[in-house]
Amino acid sequence: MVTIYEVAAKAGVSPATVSRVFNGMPVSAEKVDLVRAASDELRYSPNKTARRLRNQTSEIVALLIPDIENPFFTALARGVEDALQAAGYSVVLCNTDDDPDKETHYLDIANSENMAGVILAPVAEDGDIRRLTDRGRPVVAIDRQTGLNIDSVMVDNPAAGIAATSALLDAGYTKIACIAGPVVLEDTEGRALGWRKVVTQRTGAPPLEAYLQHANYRVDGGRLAMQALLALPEPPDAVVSTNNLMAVGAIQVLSEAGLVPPDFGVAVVGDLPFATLPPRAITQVHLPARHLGTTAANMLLERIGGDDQPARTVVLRAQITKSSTPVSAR
Amino acid sequence: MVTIYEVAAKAGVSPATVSRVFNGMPVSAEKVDLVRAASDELRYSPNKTARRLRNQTSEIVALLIPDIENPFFTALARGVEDALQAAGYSVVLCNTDDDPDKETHYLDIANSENMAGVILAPVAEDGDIRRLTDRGRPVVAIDRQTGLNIDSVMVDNPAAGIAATSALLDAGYTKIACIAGPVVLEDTEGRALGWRKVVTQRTGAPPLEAYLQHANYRVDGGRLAMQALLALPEPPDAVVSTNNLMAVGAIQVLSEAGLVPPDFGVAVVGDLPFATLPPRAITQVHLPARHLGTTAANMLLERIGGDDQPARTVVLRAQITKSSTPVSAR
DNA sequence: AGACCCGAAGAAATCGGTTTCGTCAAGGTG
DNA sequence: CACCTTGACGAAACCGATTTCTTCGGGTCT
Repeated sequence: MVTIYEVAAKAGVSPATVSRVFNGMPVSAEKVDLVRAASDELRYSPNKTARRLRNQTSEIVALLIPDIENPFFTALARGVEDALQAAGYSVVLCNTDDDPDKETHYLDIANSENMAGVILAPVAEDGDIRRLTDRGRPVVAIDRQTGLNIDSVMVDNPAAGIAATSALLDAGYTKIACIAGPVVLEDTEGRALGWRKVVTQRTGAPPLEAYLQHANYRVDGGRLAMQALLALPEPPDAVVSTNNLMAVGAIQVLSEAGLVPPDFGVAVVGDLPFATLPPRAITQVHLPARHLGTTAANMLLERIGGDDQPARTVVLRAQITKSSTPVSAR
Repeated sequence: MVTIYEVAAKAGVSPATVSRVFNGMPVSAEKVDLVRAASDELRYSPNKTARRLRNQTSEIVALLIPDIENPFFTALARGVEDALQAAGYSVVLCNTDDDPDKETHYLDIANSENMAGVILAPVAEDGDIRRLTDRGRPVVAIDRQTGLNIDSVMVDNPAAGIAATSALLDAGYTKIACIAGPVVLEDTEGRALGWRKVVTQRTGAPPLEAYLQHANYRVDGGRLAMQALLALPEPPDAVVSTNNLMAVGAIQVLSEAGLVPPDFGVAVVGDLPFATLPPRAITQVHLPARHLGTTAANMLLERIGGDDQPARTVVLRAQITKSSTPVSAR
């Protein structure tokens, strides 16, 4: 590992001068040439660890998401990465698995690694985010709220739930169920709230309690929930899934039962990026996953740049594709 | 940021002793208690950057993959992460986008960040991997070969291609096309080679040249390739896709054309984790993505531990699900 | 010409751990 | 009792960059 001292020796200058050359501080043209020549010859590249120790910061940002195998979060991650990459930062991706302990663990790492900032989809209400913010490290919450007063980027969840449910009602379905996430997580609650509200308003009565199923956010959760719905004495004729993977599970169960959409109405809050069904069979309320990521990244960059205006919350709207075939047309 | 000096002062010992306590070196029980008490009270956590500068290494491993939005690589990443996490290491995920420049960039970062090792699906034949290995940093190749003499974990690609193609022939399809990846990448070539070999052997004649389509590895590539195949004067009645995402694109085009599998035979090397079709409609040759990851991670850990036996290549077999409905049964 | 100022550049301190080296006391041996 | 070994532990060097402090040379102003 070639150090700044070796470059300095070869160029016949002091290490300080070499450092100045690399950081754009004023150095005479003559010495700049000497240093450049020496460092090229030795293939010098600065040791980031040493620089970080001295500067107390690095060009690395941590991104904490619950599940890297969920396409929603990978799209979001791409957005974050693209924006930060362009600004010269690197991104470290961390899976929290919706586990508060893992979240704490990674926040500790971000702290002790002197990372420039953190973007996270919070699990715990008030994790150990304070540890970061107390040291002046910016933190941006994404997709989910925290109890803290920090920047955040959200989706308008009730509106998304309303849009998904309305589309099914418009298409002529009458008995609309909902597969929502774990009770503890608030974002899916917002979507389920939208569902309940629309059903109540437009049918004149609140939905059956059994029509609201709680599941984990994964494919198997969707499967179990859909099976439970189909086993009801009065099964629904359509379902709203509050996330993408649960919808996949639900559709799998429906296909296996011979109820291929649109014979059974399906609307999903989120995208099915690898869906192999004809696109018009299912109503998707597209979530701006990538945009969520770029927005959060840019907010973080502003904070890293020293911006200290009061905390902001940006709410992005989901965009509906109204494509369910109306019942009458079947 | 509370440092080791503050802890030492509070405990009434030297910084060296505090360090020894945290690293399990022999220290009298009495002082251990003092140090523990002091560090708990101050909520001390060691500064990893300083430690890394001194030790010239860190508990961080870089994982370079082409595309984080491809479920194959996310599953692989989970495997890597699970294995390394258990050993106390953290994983940094990097997207190369199959771009040699990005690969080089991230390898440089791994180098200047003093990371403990690198696992990568190589893009370039000989990237700048040498820079790492020359410094004694272990590197493990995954899914794709390099020209270098380093540990690697591969899939038996020709066998996977053979299995996929054979399953379609067994099911009664006769005109079998193949959608392969970009010409430059060797793994998909292995799979396409398997396809060509089986078709030639079992039909007595090599496949039409036009039945081999090259595409990028993504959904849109699969779409374009499938469209080209359907537009042929003599279109095929089945297709082998050498990766998962291209298969999704192909199936989408088929559905749109009214040719839902198994009316048109589809076999894919790889998994369709979020498929919404009935599972038996498509032949999947399952790739052990996660296992690939854990295997690579464990090999890397051995190398980090100082193992210096000659470079190994582990070849994992794909596992076929024979599930295409025979033509006769339709 | 002398006082003053400014920019360039070297010496040295600094970031926060780890580790070598040296000291000192306790315990064991001849 | 003198000598040697052993183990705990503090002082200080060290990792490699950045930055403050200081010095020095060459203008400019009066």
